[in-house]
Amino acid sequence: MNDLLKEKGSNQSSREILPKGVRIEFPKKTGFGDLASPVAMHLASPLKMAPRAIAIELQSRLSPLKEISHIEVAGPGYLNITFTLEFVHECLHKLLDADQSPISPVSSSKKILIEYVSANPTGPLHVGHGRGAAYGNSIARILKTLGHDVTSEYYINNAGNQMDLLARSTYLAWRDLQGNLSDEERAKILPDGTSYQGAYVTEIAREIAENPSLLSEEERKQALAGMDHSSLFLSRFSQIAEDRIMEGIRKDLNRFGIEFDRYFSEKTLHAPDPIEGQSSIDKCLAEIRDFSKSPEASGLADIPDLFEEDGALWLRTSLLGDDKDRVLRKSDGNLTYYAADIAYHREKISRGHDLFIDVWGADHHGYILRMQAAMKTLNALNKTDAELKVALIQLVNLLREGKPVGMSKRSGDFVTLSDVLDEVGVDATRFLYLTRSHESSLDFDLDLAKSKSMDNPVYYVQYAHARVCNLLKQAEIRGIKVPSKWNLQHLSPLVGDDEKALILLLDRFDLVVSECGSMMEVHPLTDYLTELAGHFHRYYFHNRILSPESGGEPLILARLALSSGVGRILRLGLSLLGVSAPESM
RNA sequence: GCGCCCGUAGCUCAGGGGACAGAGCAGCUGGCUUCGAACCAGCGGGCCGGGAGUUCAAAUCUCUCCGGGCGCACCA
Repeated sequence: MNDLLKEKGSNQSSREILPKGVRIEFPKKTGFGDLASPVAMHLASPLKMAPRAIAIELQSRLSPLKEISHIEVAGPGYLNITFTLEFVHECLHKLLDADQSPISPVSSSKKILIEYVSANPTGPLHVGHGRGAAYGNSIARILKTLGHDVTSEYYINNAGNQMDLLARSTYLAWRDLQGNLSDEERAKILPDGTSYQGAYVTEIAREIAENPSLLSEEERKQALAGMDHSSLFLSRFSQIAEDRIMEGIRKDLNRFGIEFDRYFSEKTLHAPDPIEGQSSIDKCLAEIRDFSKSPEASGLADIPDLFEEDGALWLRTSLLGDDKDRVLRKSDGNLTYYAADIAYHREKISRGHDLFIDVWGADHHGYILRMQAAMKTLNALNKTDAELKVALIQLVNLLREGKPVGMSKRSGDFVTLSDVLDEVGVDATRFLYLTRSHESSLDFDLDLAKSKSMDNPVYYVQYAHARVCNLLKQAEIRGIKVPSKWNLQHLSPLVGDDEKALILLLDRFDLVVSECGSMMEVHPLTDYLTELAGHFHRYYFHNRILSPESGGEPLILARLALSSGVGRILRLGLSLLGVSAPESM
């Protein structure tokens, strides 16, 4: 439908005037036609004509189209277009064709790598991670159905201080299990006194204590001897804790309907190559250094280069508007997290993607610019043109009885994703996360989600789907033969205004999904499905589908056709959200 | 102090130049002898944070002020 308008609109030799194309609206109120456009108003000034005169001109040119039953010029110059029933029936007919996807693929498919969740393996996933998980996964599903080549990945931050702290916390818990630990020894294990205190730490410690095969004889001896002697055993504790925690994270994700194509370990970036002896990060930094010095690079203006100052290694990110340049290797010789991240993106580029989508928590806001800057350098030296889009997921405010719940992982006072799934359920949790734009913070009230779960919009949508399934089942029970393939004749009894509106709403699905893809937002789809479910509930209530007052079997069949069209779109839409479409509830 | 996001119905939020500003929840009223009432019909509720500007047209764009969130390390 939009194509149709666009084609005709551009015949007005006004393509330059309307660079964004013809604006189309779906009127909210009845009486403004099926489609409305304020084009005439937009053309008024450049054409130096009165809006209404232009509208009338457009009206006369568009009305001969066979798809259009009539066009009205309304208000200051609106074009209100009404479609013919035949055209509307054709739309539905297409939607019912099982061989054809209701979603039209994008014109140019991209090779996309989406990285999301990527929670540190220092504890179970909490509600904040859940939001990023639901968002990233749905975006991935949407982009995939739009015809992109999508790979999903989880980056495991298993190197650095956080992991060291986890290892020490686990070790401390393990020592506590062995009994009488002096304060002095305690202070040696955790010099600044902070530690991870969640129950999962004690559990891991207990497992280590109870399962002799986890530690070698030598490691156990050293560990019992304490920190003074050698703390090499800490890396064992670290590894065991990471394994257990990642196992739990995978389980949670799996339960949440999420599988990654790949888990990428940060450690592998630090590990020296067995042959060359250099780690990926070292190699990447050397590459950038060489490139920065090359004559090729000196010709390029705004590519951040690598330089040394005050004994540290820097990337000149200020070239691209960053407040200051950023350190890659500290003067004490240690690498920063930034360096590892650059090496990671370097690795991603080598896999030949056009677009990277990184889904990060809102607290990484300040990190975007420097990552974009690094991408520029990496692209220049690899002669690639990969784009990085960062989706910042705003905070989830977890509430209980309307009061905020603390979520500090170290104090152990936080609610895990799996707790929420137990309480609220997978479908409701996913849907709830996706009802809001990821750019605004979300209040997640546990008691509300629990106690009012039957009022949750997800059930409203799922119930509409269950109703469709039930109708088809009932039809079968009543001996009504539902054709496996629908033709236009079947649909011709659909003449009611509500039926026409419902079909046009179904037809909009395609547009909504493609909008979600280009905007990188999921909530338009959630909204749409709620609206569609509402339309169907109303239609169902006001029309006896299997026993109409008149019209007989042809009308029954036509209405069943429409209902199964609704069912198909609901099912497809829900699957994009990762929410189930039950046949009965 | 600087940067980003946000301020719309009692609450949580859509709408991001166009026709009388929408939805869900909460509140009130009504509807099950029918293919499922997890539903439907109706009512009330708004200086779209304040002010100024751009425009034929501003909740939407610009500026400014006020209020809230987040970020600004040789941390991860």
